[in-house]
Amino acid sequence: MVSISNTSSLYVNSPGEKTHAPGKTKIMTALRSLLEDKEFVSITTAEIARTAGVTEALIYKYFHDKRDLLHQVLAEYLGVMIARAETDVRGIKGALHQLRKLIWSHVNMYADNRVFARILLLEVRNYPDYFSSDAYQMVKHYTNFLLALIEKGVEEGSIRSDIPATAIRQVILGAIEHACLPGIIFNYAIQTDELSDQLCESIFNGIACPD
Amino acid sequence: MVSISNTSSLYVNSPGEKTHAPGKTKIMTALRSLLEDKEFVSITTAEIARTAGVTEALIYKYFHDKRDLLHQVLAEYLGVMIARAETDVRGIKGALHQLRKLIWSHVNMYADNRVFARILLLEVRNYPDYFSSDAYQMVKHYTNFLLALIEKGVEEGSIRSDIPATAIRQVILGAIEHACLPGIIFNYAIQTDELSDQLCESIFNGIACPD
Amino acid sequence: MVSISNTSSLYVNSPGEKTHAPGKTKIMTALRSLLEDKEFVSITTAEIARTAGVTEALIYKYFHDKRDLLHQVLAEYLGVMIARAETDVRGIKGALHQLRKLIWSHVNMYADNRVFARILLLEVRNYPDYFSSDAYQMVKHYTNFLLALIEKGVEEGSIRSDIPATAIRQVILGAIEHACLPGIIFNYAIQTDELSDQLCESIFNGIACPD
Amino acid sequence: MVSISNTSSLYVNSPGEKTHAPGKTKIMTALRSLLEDKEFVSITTAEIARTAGVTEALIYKYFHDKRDLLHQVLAEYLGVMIARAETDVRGIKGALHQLRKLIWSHVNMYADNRVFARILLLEVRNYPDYFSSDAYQMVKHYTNFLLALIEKGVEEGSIRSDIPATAIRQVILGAIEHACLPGIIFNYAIQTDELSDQLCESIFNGIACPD
DNA sequence: AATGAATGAGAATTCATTCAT
DNA sequence: GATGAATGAATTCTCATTCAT
Repeated sequence: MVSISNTSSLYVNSPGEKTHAPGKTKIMTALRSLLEDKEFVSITTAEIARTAGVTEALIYKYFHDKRDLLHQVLAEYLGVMIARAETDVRGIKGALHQLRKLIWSHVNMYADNRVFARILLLEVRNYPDYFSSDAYQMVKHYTNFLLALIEKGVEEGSIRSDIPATAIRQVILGAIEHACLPGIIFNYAIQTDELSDQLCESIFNGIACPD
Repeated sequence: MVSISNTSSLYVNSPGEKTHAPGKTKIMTALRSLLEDKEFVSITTAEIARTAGVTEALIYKYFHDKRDLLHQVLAEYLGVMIARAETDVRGIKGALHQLRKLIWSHVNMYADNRVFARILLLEVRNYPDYFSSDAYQMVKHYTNFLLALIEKGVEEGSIRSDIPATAIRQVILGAIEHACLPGIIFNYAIQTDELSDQLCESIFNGIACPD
Repeated sequence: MVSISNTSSLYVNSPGEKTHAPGKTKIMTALRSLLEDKEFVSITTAEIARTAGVTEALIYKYFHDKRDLLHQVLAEYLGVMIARAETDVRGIKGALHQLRKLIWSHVNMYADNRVFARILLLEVRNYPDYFSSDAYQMVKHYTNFLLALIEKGVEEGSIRSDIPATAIRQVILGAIEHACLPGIIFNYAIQTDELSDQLCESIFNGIACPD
Repeated sequence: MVSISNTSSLYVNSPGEKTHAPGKTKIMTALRSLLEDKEFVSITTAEIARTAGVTEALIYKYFHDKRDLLHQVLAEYLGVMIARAETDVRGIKGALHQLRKLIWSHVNMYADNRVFARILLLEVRNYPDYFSSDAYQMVKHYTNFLLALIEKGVEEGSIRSDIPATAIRQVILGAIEHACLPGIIFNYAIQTDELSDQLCESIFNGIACPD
């Protein structure tokens, strides 16, 4: 269980990524750290700068505005998430088993990275410029990856073909969200193994072909 | 299914009672209406006043501050909720059946009044002065009512006596919250009947005495 | 030592005055009472009304504005002061002895009525509309009375004629003020007898004719 | 007689020291200048900013709030006062002669710097956060310096040892205040030499040992 | 004689953002 | 690569005052 804390840099988790300028890193780390305790709107740029040990102006060297900073922090998490997801399903036979692993991996990501989950599920959605951000592109990349898995399952004959693959994807993502959200909001611990098992049971019940 | 929309006045102000101080009503209605679309923190007093068609200063004639306004809006909803709850369980025999009805009534209240649910579950909790508000007193009144029902069930022998009644109450309220929250946050429709059935099934499983 | 407290009505001291409407009296009494503890600028009309047990609007029935209220409260005190002064010097022989009594009376008025002293010495002077108020007319009446006394002394030959009577008046008033002010500001007790003796000694030294 | 007018910069900012942050200086100068004519409470931040030729927001970059600005202005004056006091007593033989000089220096400071005197004697005392300000620390530093002088006098045998040194200090400071206050409030000129002579005469009468 | 309802102007303070260096 | 100085627009809240009833 490798978490992305605000103290560890993310490079550990995303070795392929280019190293940021130290100032930029400090700023992103500062925001991550602040997001542990309060919501984005009530974090000020002054606070971020102070926490990072840089000046406010530097934020605007590296980020277009405060929300862009949030999006880049999110993107970093998403990079990790995608890399893990793609690794996690390798060496597993059968689309349904891969799907199970992916769901586990997704839940686990939320369980280990509250800040990430909160950004993705709560902070970012209401504001339209999110949908033109890089982060949003990465989310699309991820969901495409999930979609491809589902389609492979359909081809294989392990997933029902009478429901559109995109609808199945919707169910899966909705279910994960639904299950993790209260824990994220009220700071419960999320029991990855247990929760993802339950999820798979109820999801697979509806989408899998009986063998 | 009688909802408390922002256009209909709340029962509290309904005919029979002297509906004086139109300004106060307009302000509360305005806030309810704005809460449909955005969260409390990002609603400004200027916006509330504009929507209500009054001046900002008037807000402070009737409410101690912006959060007091929120609390009074919440209190109005709670008044309705409590009145309904107390009516709804009447004429029902057996604590467990009453409890089932109360759960239904609670879920139904959330289903019909998103704004209410959002205030109660998301807006109000983090701010300490909520806990000294009238609204909080009403919540306590409501949860006491629920507790009494549980205790009656214990006396009757229909609810287990080996779990403290207060713990049972906690489970019930937690379960309702857990089940309704995603719908409230993401604006899904909440299917009252279906959802409350599921809730009762899993809750009663744990708390009811086998007959 | 008869003080004008905020509880006793002033009529006791100024029997000839017409009785105010009860609301008006309540308002003036309220302001007097509030002035015991805080300065005029930081007393709000809402506070005055609340203390008086009337509505804010009523203030504007009886007073042109907040400062007018202050001026009328001051005028009431001045009425008492003038009445006393005129009484106090009666039955005393010799202008210099009358003057001594008047100084005593003046100091005594400050000693017993902090609120009065504060209004007169600290609150009203900076604001120009004071100088067109009735209160200011009363002050002029009082200082004319003092001037007349001095002139009588000059005529009598007990007060020097080589200094203009108005200059002498200036010295007397300045000295009283000078002596009482610290007590008024820092809430020392003012020892009327002792203080007025000292004042007379130093003043008379300069203005009296040697006999 | 070097006065600290609002046009001359204070020593603190004088050549030699790096006079950076012109905005901060402009704001402090602006407040000093406004305090010549009106009291602190009736000076608005907007007015200060306008006078300084900066925006209101800048005030809050350099000062915690409006009162902190006042305290920093006061502290600047106190810096000068302390420096002068410590210089002024040097080269003087005998604690009593030093004390006489210190009293003169103190009165002179008030005489030359009305604004300073007004802040110290009238504006800051009522507000509790003054007592946790740097300015208050400097006042304590100054009064400790005075106390040390008195104690030296006691040791020397030139000041009575049967009155506690702190009580003597109280008398001295009270007397200075008492003597200067009317002039400060009503804008009389303070005659430093004459006034400090009088003060010393009456004070020394009570505290000095007959030789 | 008194009130309830409402207001306009302005108060201090906050915050994301810009720009010359 | 980073900063110090400065800002404009907004935010919550206050207060003396008015007016129809």
